[in-house]
This record gives sequence, C-alpha cells and structure tokens, in this order.
Amino acid sequence: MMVDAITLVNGRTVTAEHAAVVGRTNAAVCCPSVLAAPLDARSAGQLARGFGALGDPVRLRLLSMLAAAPAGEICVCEFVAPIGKSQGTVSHHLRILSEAGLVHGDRRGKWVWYSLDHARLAQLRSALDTQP
Amino acid sequence: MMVDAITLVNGRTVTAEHAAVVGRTNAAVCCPSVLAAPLDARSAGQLARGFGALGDPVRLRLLSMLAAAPAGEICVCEFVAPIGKSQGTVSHHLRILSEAGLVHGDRRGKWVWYSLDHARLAQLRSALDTQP
DNA sequence: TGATTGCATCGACCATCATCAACACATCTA
DNA sequence: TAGATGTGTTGATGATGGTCGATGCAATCA
Repeated sequence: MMVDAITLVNGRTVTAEHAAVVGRTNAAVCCPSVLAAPLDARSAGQLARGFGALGDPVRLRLLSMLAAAPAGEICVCEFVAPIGKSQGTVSHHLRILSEAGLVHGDRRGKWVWYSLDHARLAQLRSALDTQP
Repeated sequence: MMVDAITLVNGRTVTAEHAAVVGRTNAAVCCPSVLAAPLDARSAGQLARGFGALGDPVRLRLLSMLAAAPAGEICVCEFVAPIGKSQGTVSHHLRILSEAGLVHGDRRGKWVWYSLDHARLAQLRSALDTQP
C-alpha cells in the first residue's frame, strides 16, 4: 500500500523514498560535465551511478521500449515477454533504473506503469557535452 | 472476469479489467511498436559496453582529465598520482576505456599518450536523445 | 652490455552483479 | 470471504569487476 505516496504537480504519484532519491539526484547532479571540467571524486561517483544503470543491455532495452511507447508508459507485465527474462529479473532491472532516477513507477490498481524521466536522461546526456 | 479475456491483434490476450484500466482500445494496448523491441539485443550490447565503461568513477575522472588537458592527450604516468590508484589499476581502466572506443593510446618512445575519441562520445550522447 | 624506466599483464582476493525459483504482499474478482 | 493475479523481495549461485602486488616486456640510457 502506498502509505507514503506523494502527488506531484503533474498529477503523478511516487513514494516518499522514491521522491527523496530523485530529489537528491537532481540537487547533486546540477550540471557536472565529465568533459567540461575536472571531476572530483564525489561528482564522479554520482555520475557513474547513472551511467552504470545504462551499462546493461536489458536495461537499455527497457528504456528503449519506454521511449517507443506511444503513451509514454508501459506496465511491468508488458516488459517480461519481449525482454525474455523472468519477472523477478525484470523487476530487479526496473528498480535499478528507478533508483538511478531514469524511470518512475506509478501503481494503478494491480499494475505498475513505468515511464521515462526525460530530465534525468538530459542530465546524463549533457554530462557528455564537451562545452560547459 | 476471465471469460472477458480479449485477444489482441498480436495474438496475446489481456483481461477486460486490464483493458479498462488502460482506458484505450485493443490496438492501443497491444501496440506492436512497443512489443517489437526497437533496440535489438546486439545494438543494446554494444551501447551497454560504452555506457558500462562510463559507469565507474575512476574512468570518468580519467576522461575528465583528458578533456581538460591543454594538449588533448596525457601519458599514463601523469594519471597515476591524481587518480590515487596503483599503476596497474590505472592501466586496467585505460584498457577498458580503449576497448569501449572512448580513448586511444599512442606509444611514443617509452611513453603511451592517451586521447579522447570525441566521435564515440558523441555517439553515446546521441543515444540518450529521446527525440527521434 | 647491464640497468633503469614506463606500461601492460597476470594471479589472487574480495565485492558486486545478473539471474532464477520461491515466496510475500497487495489488489481485484467471484 | 477465498481465490486469482500482478508485482516486489529474498536467498542462492554463478559470473563479472575493481584492486593490488608481482612479473613481463619494450624502450632508453649509462
């Protein structure tokens, strides 16, 4: 039960824990670019977590499916068959993506619908920009 | 109820309950573009190697140092002290970056000078572009 | 030639990860 | 209420990865 559910301005809801992770991420990764200036160890660690979440074929395919979804969201049950992994494994990868701030899960009834966090993707993309 | 199972155009079935929550037509629920896995396993694997190489703080700092180098290249001996790892570890990370196509090593005399592959970086950056 | 320097590689250790089966929990239906 | 379904979690296991010290190899120098 989502006792800690938080309603966002866009109408979606996330758990308090989830919001805390995203909030911390947004605040911390306030634009460190890998290529613009020398990275300190802390910033490097935070960016590495984001890129590490992208460093798995299964997770890239999950993101790819989300990006191609007309409605911008897919429920977990729709992932399992195309990915070809067990439901537990898919849930595991979705959790890693969620903790990295790349996707958000929204429970509606029995199903949980996942959608991309385009802002977080833009952050990681800009981290690879040569220009500050 | 189970007798209300709906057969989608792709042969899969969902319950009426499921379709109701989705709030869309059968065609919308079973959108083939989502189930067709836009990112095939091979492409996902290649991209994952690239992002996986970025998924380590030490390697991000190596890339950052290279980007900030006035001459655009740094010899291995100049990496070791700032990174704070053993020479063998630094060499290990440079090899991973090299195999991922992110850097190139050029031996001149006793020294090996590493430089960024900006094209490969741009390729990974564009892979995060959610706009087609 | 022998010694030194810079870099790559190897072996070993430990941590982390990917995966699955099984289970736990919440939600919905009959 | 009991049963079915969707999802998250746990435990176990094999694979992968990060790190270091030691070693190997090539280039340079005395």
